[in-house]
Amino acid sequence: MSKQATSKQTHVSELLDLFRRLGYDGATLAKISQTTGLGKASLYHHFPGGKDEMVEAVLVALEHGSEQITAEMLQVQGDAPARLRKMCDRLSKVYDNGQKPCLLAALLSGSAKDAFRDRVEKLLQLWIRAIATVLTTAGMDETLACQRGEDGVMMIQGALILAQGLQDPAPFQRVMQQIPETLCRPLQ
Amino acid sequence: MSKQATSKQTHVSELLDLFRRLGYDGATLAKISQTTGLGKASLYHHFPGGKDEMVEAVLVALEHGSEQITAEMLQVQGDAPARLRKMCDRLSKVYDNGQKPCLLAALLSGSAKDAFRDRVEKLLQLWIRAIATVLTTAGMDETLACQRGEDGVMMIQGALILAQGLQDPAPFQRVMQQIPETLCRPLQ
DNA sequence: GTCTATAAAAAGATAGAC
DNA sequence: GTCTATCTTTTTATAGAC
Repeated sequence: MSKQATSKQTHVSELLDLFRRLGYDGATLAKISQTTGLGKASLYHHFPGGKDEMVEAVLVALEHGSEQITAEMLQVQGDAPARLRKMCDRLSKVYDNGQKPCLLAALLSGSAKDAFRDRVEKLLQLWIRAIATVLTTAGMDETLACQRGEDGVMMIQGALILAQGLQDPAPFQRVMQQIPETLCRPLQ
Repeated sequence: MSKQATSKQTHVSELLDLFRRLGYDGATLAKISQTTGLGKASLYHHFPGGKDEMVEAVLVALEHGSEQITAEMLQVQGDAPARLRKMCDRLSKVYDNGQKPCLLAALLSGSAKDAFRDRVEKLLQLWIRAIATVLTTAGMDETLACQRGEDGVMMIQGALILAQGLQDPAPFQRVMQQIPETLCRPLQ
């Protein structure tokens, strides 16, 4: 991989961190410049479309990462709980054990809401379907599996809100522990 | 109640709606002026402290509303599921059946994060304790009841994120239906 | 590819008349 | 209590040198 590509990756990673913490409106060019170490003009060189293009780049990276994790989950040897544990392990890293918020939730607020709504929706559906697939593969009823897919995403998002709001990652960590068996429980 | 007080209430209600949808940074004075029908100067007459004081006023209203709903839940005749159903009924209205986001979640993002962190934390804990109290009163173990309090808040917050992200209130409505019995289930 | 300098627009805030 | 007008600061964006 070229040097430019890796430094671009670094910048996208820094942008992800800013946007997930501050949201679209809170992540000003001044803060972005400070975080990346690039001047404003340099930022526009890399992202001619401004902040919108920066968010796009972050979303592309997020889509790639999500597809990787969901694919990996479906390839894991073992039963459904084992697969979901794999997912939770990966996501715990993504969210730094509950210390970092979710970009998708951050993008649902603010003036950028409408611009990225479709991308956010697609990503949420990707995760719901992935969980549902794990469960139907294990023999669960299709309808219930879809609900459990929603439940899984819901619990993760809610746990992140709780961890941010309480300034305590413990509830997130507990929920991530319980998710595999909770989602696999036969009757609701 | 005086005329000024009711119009103030109306403005606070409009402010709540703006801040929960757009967050602190997205709710600009221009939009606030447009929504309330008040000029910027008039806004500063009512809220000399600017946006911060507006959010404060909204939080005060939210604290009052939360104490009312939680108190009402504890006074309801019936078992724990009945009490939690009462809570869910009230909250479904607050969130317009999943069509409106939560102010607390909105305030966790953006440049205002730190200014209101303590208020948000206190409100989340109020809800967690209220649910836990319902469950311990019904004989549930203290530790489990506290976890279930967290679970309840988590499910509601997650369901709201999901409803906003999927642009579909159905998951929220389903989750609100299931919360009473889910939280009361003896062994997790 | 990065910078300094600068411009243009938007946002926050205030003065003072009515 | 509300307005118009004005001001300051911040934010976004670009031009052009290196």
